[in-house]
Amino acid sequence: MVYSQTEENYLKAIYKLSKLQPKGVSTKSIGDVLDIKSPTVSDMLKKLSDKKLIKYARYKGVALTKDGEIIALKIIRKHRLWETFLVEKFKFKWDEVHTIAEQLEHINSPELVNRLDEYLDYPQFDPHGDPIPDKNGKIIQRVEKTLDKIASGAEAVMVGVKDHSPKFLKYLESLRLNLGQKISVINIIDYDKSYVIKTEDESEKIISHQVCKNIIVKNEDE
Amino acid sequence: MVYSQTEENYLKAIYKLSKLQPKGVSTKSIGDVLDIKSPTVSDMLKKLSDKKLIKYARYKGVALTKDGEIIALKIIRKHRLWETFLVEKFKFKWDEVHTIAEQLEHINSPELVNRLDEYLDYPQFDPHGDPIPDKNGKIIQRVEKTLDKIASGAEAVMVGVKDHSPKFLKYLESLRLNLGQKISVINIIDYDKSYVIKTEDESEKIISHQVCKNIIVKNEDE
DNA sequence: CAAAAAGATTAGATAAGACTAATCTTTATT
DNA sequence: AATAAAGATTAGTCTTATCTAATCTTTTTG
Repeated sequence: MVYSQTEENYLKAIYKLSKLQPKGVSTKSIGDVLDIKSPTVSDMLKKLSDKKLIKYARYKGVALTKDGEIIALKIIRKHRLWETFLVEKFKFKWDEVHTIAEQLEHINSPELVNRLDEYLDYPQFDPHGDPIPDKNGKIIQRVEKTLDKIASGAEAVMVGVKDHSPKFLKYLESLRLNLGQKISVINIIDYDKSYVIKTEDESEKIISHQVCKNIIVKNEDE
Repeated sequence: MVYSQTEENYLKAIYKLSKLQPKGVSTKSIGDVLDIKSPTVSDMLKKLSDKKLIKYARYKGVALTKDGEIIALKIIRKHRLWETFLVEKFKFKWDEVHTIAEQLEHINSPELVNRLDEYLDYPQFDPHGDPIPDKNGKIIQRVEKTLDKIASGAEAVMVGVKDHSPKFLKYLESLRLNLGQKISVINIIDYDKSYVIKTEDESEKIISHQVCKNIIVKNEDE
């Protein structure tokens, strides 16, 4: 079965929101992320429900069915593979690839996805550190620990970002904060929870609590 | 300005048809190639005319304006670059790339096209031998001489195909007739204008007049 | 050159996906 | 718990791109 780009975008949005709203995704939140008014969302939910892609009851939150999730994961797989491609092969910066991948993710050709995956040597993470679902829709589920959970004196490795906006990504770039970077927390400023950190190049930086909350880290040994 | 995929497809179709119908492209022929009924085409022609992309007068044929031609050439450029990419980098066969490129040609990102062009080292021809418009919309105009115009005893080099159908391309593949191949015309059968040809591997083959008309050739020295 | 055929257009309808305004449900607040 | 606020849905409208049926123009043909 082939679905419209619009339908695919709804399924992707519901998939992502369901991780934040496990009890059921609200109509409003879908409208917010897709920038669509809620009556339009209501209509579409009925349509997706008729197609058995979501479980939907009026005034209750929605959730993907197995079929819906399979489609959502295919779109996310394509998005992340294309982002990886654009950065690795075409030398785009990590803040430039999202909008292009938003288009490329809707290209419908299973064989193209296979070749893309092969060409990139089956990557597991995209340029923002997000896990790429495999051919069977299997996706690595990470506990998303963020830098603001790391205590003063401790160390962690940056493995992802929660905010994908070009503004945030460019700011990290300017701080030379990249994925894989080891970060030592030197001090946490009591007044506003700003972090004084040291990176591998030995330079000290101060970043706001807001920034810390958008940097995903893991312990060095994991 | 951004145009819908539908509008882009009409402009591309009109561009190609205008090479065959230089006095003006008919509504019917547009409908035929896009598989759309003529009333729909009529409506769209009015719309494209309002946007100054075509010159249109009721019951007369249409032609692209300069603006319309620029857009058509951009789409054709993207289509042919993507086809080249798919064959050269992803190892698709030449009969497999058309439908995928029909989707990829609508991806809207000028920078992506530049990087693609660069990644392929600025190719001038696609896998079917069709010329690729450059960044400025400049396209090599070939005199399309076909094999059926070559006399018995003469030689020519295969540089393109007129029929892009998978069926035809697969047939050529099975005959090991590829672009760049030198073809010697051994004999032309009087009865039905079939061609007895010899290729570089010294094998003799018989191909129908119909096939000859769809093989574009040039003289060896050109 | 008149009639028939082919082609083009107009008129009216439909589906997808969006909107606003109004109403109904659920949740939050005093 | 009653009421206000937030959220969801329904009803009705719009645009884009498509269709069929009917009509109008142009071209071809006997």
